[in-house]
Amino acid sequence: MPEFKSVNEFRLNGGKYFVPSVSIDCVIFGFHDNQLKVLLLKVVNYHGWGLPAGFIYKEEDIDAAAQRILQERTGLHDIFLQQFYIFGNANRCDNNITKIAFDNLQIKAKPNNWLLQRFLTVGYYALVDFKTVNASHDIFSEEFEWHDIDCLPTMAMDHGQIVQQALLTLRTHLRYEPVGYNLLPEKFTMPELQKLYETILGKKLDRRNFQRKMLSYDILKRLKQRREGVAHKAPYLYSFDLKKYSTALKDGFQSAW
Amino acid sequence: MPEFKSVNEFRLNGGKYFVPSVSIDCVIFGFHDNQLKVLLLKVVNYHGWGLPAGFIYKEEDIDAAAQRILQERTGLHDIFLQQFYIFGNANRCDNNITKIAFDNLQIKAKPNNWLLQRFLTVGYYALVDFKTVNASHDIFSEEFEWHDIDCLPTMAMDHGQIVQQALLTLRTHLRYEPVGYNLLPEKFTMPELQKLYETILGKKLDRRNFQRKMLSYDILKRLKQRREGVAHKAPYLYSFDLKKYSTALKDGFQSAW
DNA sequence: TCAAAAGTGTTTTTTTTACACCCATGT
DNA sequence: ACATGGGTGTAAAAAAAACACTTTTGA
Repeated sequence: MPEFKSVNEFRLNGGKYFVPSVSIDCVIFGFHDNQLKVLLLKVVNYHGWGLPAGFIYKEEDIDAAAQRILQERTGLHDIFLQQFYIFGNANRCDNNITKIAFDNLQIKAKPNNWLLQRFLTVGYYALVDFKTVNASHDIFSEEFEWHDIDCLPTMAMDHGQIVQQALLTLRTHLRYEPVGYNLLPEKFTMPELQKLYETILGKKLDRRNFQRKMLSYDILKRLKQRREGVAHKAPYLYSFDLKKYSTALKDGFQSAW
Repeated sequence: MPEFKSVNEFRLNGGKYFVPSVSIDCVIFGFHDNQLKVLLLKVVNYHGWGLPAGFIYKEEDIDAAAQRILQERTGLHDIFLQQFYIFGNANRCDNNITKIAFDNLQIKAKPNNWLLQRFLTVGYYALVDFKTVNASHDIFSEEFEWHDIDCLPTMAMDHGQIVQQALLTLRTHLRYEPVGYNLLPEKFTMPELQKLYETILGKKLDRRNFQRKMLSYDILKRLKQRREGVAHKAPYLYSFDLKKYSTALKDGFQSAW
């Protein structure tokens, strides 16, 4: 895999290594302080926020490319990652990041520069444990930051729309398959799990019914331990029964909320 | 839009008009004789069956490209069409149709020929009224044919897998949104609608419960007419209340089977 | 001692499932 | 007249929704 010394070298000469005209955009969800968050980055020589993105090597499976891009950005391996949509409007790249960066830097790139073409982008969403992410700068980005899902900054191109679509997809998946293993630390309480569901769905749920339904899925283990040092009554800790969780993920379950 | 005189001219020179490395594959579902069917084509200079496919013009939205491709193939406008997955394994084009055709015809194309590259393909599924389709030959295909969903011929590349994925998607959508308007003629009977559901789901449903649930969605109008000239008791004809149908399609509905 | 969060169980309502009888039609 | 498919309703079971009291703990 080639190494690039600078973002501009990449922008000028990266084209020969990648599948042309297709990018990957990652919506990385994390959960912290009872809030669903998205990892955004500030792009160099550009004024706004964007999604962590990348390209597909010519001999690389797209799922592998998405995993690689995620790993480069978060340091995590084996992330839960799912393709959810391909965005392919003709005009989505009219104000693309590279074009604006070139303008800002007064670089005159050839019009056939690979990054100045119209791109389709494959949207992937990732679920990660907020605390174990070690978001790292790379040559493309100045700054990484978690943003609350319902308080996003203005974003580049159609990235705002991509986040919304990812959230909709996640919300749908929540109904038919287990979610949580990838977003929560190993041990968590039932109220914490509920808060996760509530922020994804964007609505309050009944505490008792939630617990009953969650337990009926038979993917949780209640531990002997309770969460200590908290105000009020100490809640039990749970963890996922990974085997049953995987089965449920594969087979799905029927439900409504 | 350019016109090509022959498939080989297209294969050799078509590249400059299209987004490189991305194709569109269409899984066209129809319903006839109580069977769910898929429209397949036999490709010229190739030994097997494939999905109707096409490419995206450089200035064209992908959804528009899919609509155009469908229209070229079926003669139908405003088809129900939905993107469902992007297939991007690196090796999916190892035995691609063009390569084999070139070999068969002993054409020596340049290795950088646009069609000999690795392609990603965007899968769309379409629901069409079997009877109004007028599948037309074009320069790429020798023969169009409807195939029963559970009796498909050996297919090119990963097209078999693409059909299965489309079917799975349709099966899922069936649970959460109305299906039928696009697959059935304007007037149809409840047993016909049920047969459609049964073939998509691949299982028998209870007649009485099916009717109750279907009516509860409040998207059907029962007509005064009955189907005439059939053996046994004449069933009522129904048609969809298009306004309510559209609303339901947008909002979805919750359900299980 | 009290406010705030957590644990638990019961009742009501809704949805789903299972199931049976009568009706119309062509053979 | 009868076999076949179509129309309809009801009772039982399961799932979801609504709801209240008790326990624990730190402030």
